[in-house]
Amino acid sequence: MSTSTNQIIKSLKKSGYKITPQRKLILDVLNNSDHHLSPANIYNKVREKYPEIGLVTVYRTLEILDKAGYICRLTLPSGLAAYLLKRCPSGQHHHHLVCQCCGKVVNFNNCNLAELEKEITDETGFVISSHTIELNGKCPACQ
Amino acid sequence: MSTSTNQIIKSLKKSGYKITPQRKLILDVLNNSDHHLSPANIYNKVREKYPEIGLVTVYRTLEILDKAGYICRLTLPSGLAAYLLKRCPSGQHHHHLVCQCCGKVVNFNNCNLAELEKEITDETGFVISSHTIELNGKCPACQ
DNA sequence: TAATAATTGAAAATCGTTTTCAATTATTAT
DNA sequence: ATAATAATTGAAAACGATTTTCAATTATTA
Ligand SMILES: [Mn+2]
Ligand SMILES: [Mn+2]
Ligand SMILES: [Zn+2]
Ligand SMILES: [Zn+2]
Repeated sequence: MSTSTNQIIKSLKKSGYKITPQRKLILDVLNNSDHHLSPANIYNKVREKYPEIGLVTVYRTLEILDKAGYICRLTLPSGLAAYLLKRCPSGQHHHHLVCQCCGKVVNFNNCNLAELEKEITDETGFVISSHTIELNGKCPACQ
Repeated sequence: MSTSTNQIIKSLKKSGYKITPQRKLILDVLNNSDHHLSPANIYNKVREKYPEIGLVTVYRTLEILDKAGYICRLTLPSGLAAYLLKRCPSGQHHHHLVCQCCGKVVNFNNCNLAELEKEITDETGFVISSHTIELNGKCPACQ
């Protein structure tokens, strides 16, 4: 179990959650991936080491991790969910650069939308409270 | 039936689709809304004038309109689909400014991400082929 | 008007996700 | 260590949006 996984486990315990092998393994799978993973992907990975796990436990754990802010939930264009461990300093927001070919995800946080948001507010009268950006492309390995 | 609806209907006919009252009514509903609408929303609106319509016809028509480029499909954070008639010059891409309160959607197209994309390409080696932005906020009426 | 091929709507199927519930397990207090 | 507890688990059923199937209907064309 990696340091990163361990730290999150400790924080969860402080928040009153029990430490179970299922939760540790789910976190490990997330930690060992630089791709976004669907609940089913995670389920299958965990089953390699812990065949008794139920898919429903994966869903429940992901919900906890998401609410606690340790993972990002993406909604793919198909409408399916996918998750990714957050790896940027907490408090900072970030966005995703996604390889259309292999699914690799890289975070970035220099989004600099302040200027655009001001323009839009001036034009439309909307008060803007948040934004999402997603850049789609091909990673070096896939080019 | 509005001009806008009529034009799209004509284009569809040229592409080999039949003109049916269901398709006309679905287009009218889209044309009369400045909010994104779910398939069920559209179904209910159309039923007011044409109670025999089936929800499945709404899904099928939306798929045609989406593929033909007349409407935008949003995937809401919940994973549900919502649709909106495109109102910007074709060929231009655009993005959405969404009121979190009432759902009103306004398009904008001055997204100016070229600089950011260049930075990211330099940093990561990704070749960027497209992007999405969504600005969330409150419209003047909802503030 | 007749022939045709596309379109329609009801019903069933699909599929990701959520709920229910009884059994199990991690934690805490003894 | 043991017992008491409350949380967690997994199987199964339920759910809800979307898709598929198929026979009947309709718009179009000849
Ligand atoms: Mn992220
Ligand atoms: Mn749009
Ligand atoms: Zn790639
Ligand atoms: Zn509003």
